[in-house]
Amino acid sequence: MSELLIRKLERRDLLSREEKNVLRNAFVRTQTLRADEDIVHEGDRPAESCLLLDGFAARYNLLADGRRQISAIHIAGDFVDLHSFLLKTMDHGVMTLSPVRVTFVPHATLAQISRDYPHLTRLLWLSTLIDSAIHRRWLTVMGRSTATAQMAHLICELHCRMKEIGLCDDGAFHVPMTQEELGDTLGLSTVHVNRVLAELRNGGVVKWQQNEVTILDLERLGEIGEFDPGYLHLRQEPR
Amino acid sequence: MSELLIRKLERRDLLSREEKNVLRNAFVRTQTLRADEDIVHEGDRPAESCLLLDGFAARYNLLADGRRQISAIHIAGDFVDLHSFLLKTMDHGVMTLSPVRVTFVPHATLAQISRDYPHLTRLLWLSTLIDSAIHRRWLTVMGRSTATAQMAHLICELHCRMKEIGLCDDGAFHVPMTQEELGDTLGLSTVHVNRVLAELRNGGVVKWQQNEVTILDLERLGEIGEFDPGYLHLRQEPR
DNA sequence: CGGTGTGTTGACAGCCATCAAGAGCCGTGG
DNA sequence: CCACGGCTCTTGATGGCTGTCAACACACCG
Repeated sequence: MSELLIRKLERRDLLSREEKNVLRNAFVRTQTLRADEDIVHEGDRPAESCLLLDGFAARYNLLADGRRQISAIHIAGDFVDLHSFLLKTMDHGVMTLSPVRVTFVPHATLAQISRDYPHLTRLLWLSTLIDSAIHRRWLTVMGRSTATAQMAHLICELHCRMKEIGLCDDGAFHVPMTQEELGDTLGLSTVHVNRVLAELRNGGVVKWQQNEVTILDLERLGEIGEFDPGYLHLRQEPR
Repeated sequence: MSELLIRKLERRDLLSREEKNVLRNAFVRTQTLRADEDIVHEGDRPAESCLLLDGFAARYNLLADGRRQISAIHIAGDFVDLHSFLLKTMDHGVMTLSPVRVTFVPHATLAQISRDYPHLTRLLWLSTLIDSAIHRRWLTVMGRSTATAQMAHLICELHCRMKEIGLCDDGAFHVPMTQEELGDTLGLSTVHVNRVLAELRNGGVVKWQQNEVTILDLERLGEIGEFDPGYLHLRQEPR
């Protein structure tokens, strides 16, 4: 159940047998949710944190006029709201983008881990730091790139992350997001997302149909999005 | 020396006498830097993390064509690159925006703290989570607001954070940033930053001259920027 | 006193938002 | 079985926010 998380942490540093067992015993319940459901609402004060086992989820904020901005996209193995353990009050909501399976770890268990397993704690901390690094990269891309480059960058990032967890089949992977949701992610209108995708499609760079993304020319896509995976910190070393 | 950091952490949760002493003894050297210097470069693998004692600093990324995006602004008391402790390799640079005083804590000391002081560790973790929350808010503002709203939001945020550390005098505070740097922060051109500031000035909302910001109409500024300080998590509670 | 950095203003262009309409797909219900 | 509505994708027309280019004012400084 928490094997995906273990695998993910171990991409950054090895875990001891004991640490793995701690993680295996930390999660208390598994739940299935449909697409477009809220996992946590803005303003909530959850008593447990949520690990995504399967499917896609997003963190988002709503503005006064009802518009939405997605600030993170999460895939299987992501600790969607580890943050709430210490932030206490949610400053954003978390919603499902597809049907998902999630499992929960009580904050009390996380507190115990932070007392008894410093190295494991550092790796959990690290996983929130990587989220943070992704935020920074998105800021850079949003602030300084055209819509096409933004889209290319997002596809490259998802490609890397899906490959990391073995959900990528030779440049093809599943992304259960509508163009509206993509627009909310990149800060673009739905219409423009459509045009940008058409451009990438017509350029023979990516195919995107039925939630199935196929990268036809990875090198070119990386150039368009100025993609450099360094910020994902995919490197195993003592932490 | 680390009193500012202590004060800042204590705005979120009380520290024990021992924890405070640990922090007081953690920092090894203090250094003065001029404006526009790099503290850490992208790609570096620092062995210590940097606490800002005085002045302004920014985290930034450079693009291929030389354009820059600032992803965070840091003020006195901020732990500018606590991240490098676990990320190891810097995925962005950190530069001074003004003359600053900084002090450093060896990563080895942080590792020790993470072994021996779980509660203090959680508070350090928390401070990186708050950075992360700020990133998310910036993403929301960048993606879904006009330039004027972005600027208003940034001013509100800086106002809150400066007030928090006692560097705000009745709505007036120091912001040693050029309009170019503001543009790099908000993803705007220098020219447009100028126009937006002129608009806010002419509207009688803020005065901004000689790096001195004065908020004339805080309520109106908050409306323009849709500002809600919740994401700064300024609340003292057990963590 | 000239050079450099910063702020200011105007003209123009372009990327992208908005509005609108239609097509394809799918589940529901008659 | 077919009609219907809802959601998503697609495409065109129009407009506006913001970038780019350019020129100038001003302060500071060597």
